[in-house]
Amino acid sequence: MHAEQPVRPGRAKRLPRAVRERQIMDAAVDVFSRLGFHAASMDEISEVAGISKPMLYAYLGSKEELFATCIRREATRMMEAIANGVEAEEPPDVQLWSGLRAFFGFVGENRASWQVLHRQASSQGGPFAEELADMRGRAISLVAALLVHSSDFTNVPRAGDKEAESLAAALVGAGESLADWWLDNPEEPAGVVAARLMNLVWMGFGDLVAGDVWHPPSRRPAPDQGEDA
Amino acid sequence: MHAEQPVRPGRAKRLPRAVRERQIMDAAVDVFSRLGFHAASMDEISEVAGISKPMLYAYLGSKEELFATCIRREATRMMEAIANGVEAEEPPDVQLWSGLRAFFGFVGENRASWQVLHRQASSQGGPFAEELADMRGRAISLVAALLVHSSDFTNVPRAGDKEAESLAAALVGAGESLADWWLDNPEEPAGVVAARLMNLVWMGFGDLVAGDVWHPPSRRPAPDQGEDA
DNA sequence: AGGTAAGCCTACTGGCCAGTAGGTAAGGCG
DNA sequence: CGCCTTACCTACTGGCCAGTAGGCTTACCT
Repeated sequence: MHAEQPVRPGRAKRLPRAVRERQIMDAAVDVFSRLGFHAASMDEISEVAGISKPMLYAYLGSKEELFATCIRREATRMMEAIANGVEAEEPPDVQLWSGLRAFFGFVGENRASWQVLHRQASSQGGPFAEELADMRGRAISLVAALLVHSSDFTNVPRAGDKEAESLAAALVGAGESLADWWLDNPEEPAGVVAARLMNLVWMGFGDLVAGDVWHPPSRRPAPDQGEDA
Repeated sequence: MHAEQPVRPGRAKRLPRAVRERQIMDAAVDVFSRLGFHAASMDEISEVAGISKPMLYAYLGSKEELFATCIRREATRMMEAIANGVEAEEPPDVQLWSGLRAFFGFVGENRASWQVLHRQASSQGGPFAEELADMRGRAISLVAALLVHSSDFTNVPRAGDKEAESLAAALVGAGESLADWWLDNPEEPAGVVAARLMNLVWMGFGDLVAGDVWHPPSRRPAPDQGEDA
């Protein structure tokens, strides 16, 4: 992102609507993530976006609509990033591992998005929470399905839906919390953090303190960016 | 015609300061938990508390001070509940188990407190987040210490501080998330939910899908309420 | 009883901010 | 070249709400 015209001439350069909308959304995500929904003002968003307030209203509607749109956009981006990262044909543990890597990779490269999604959206009572809870619910369902599927691999009586769902909720929460912790301790690469969570949820403390760790089946390194654990 | 007891006589009965302060705090926790910090208005809190707004300011100071005080009070209550529940002389797994039971027990009986602590406090940028993050940090440190201590039980090289801390963050997050899930699916008793998380973090999915579960060493039932898993 | 202080109130101010009215430039196209 | 559509602006309004000024009332104490 390189510099704009350094001065604010009072009038912004004329741009097609789609481009402006993108700029505005980027500014909105930035401001919302820093200040939270209520403390963020439309004036500040418009200033960061480099345009005037009426443009905001003309393009994105009310403050609530704007926020909801931000959530939807960032949530979609994240879900897509994870979906792209998951290796769906692999056994359950590898699926989980690849999903975790994708998740932490996304968070690491999109901190503002993560702030908006995790901190802000969940705490506002409006339609946002719904929007967000919905996506979070889909993530949980996905993990729950993975868990149920895992137990099908074995001869164990298959876990109840409630049981799987609650475990999935715990896992998703662990991921969220660990992502937050990571933002405060960013010195470690995404892969290390992801591996740690993988070990926790797959092996459990009981095995970990006994020295047993999980590791991915050794194969050729992943095709895209190679973070090592 | 002598006066009945109308609901709001316009003037509240005279009460000693300490009692009023308690009432106000209870009302504040209630309103903050339902509406969040910003959407809650001092007018509504004073109405719920059954007194007028200037009393709020006279006793508890500004809105921010009031909120911070709420957080501190509820956080302290929760930490005490957990500290009382933990069986400190037992082996690590039993300590964790008793802590989890105490935690879910508290959440189940203090939903408003939990809402204020978990949802509201963390999302406001002010001194609250600090207050709350501080307590959360202490909880994480506690768990981290427990983990480090666990590995001392074995001959495994002891886990690094960072490693233990991040795992503790994940565990705390899992607990928080599961507590939220539980609020939406309240039909199960606290003990069952706690046991599920215990199994997840101690055994791991790997063992669980293979049919191995953790269970508490069978001893006399716990002295207080006996929830069975 | 009378003093006094603690508890309580009604009714206002002032600032902040979402949202709008009404007008100006700039690219496109006949 | 003039017209129109689209992008863009300055400058206001109106409501909500934190916080306050100033006054009333009841319990307790001597």
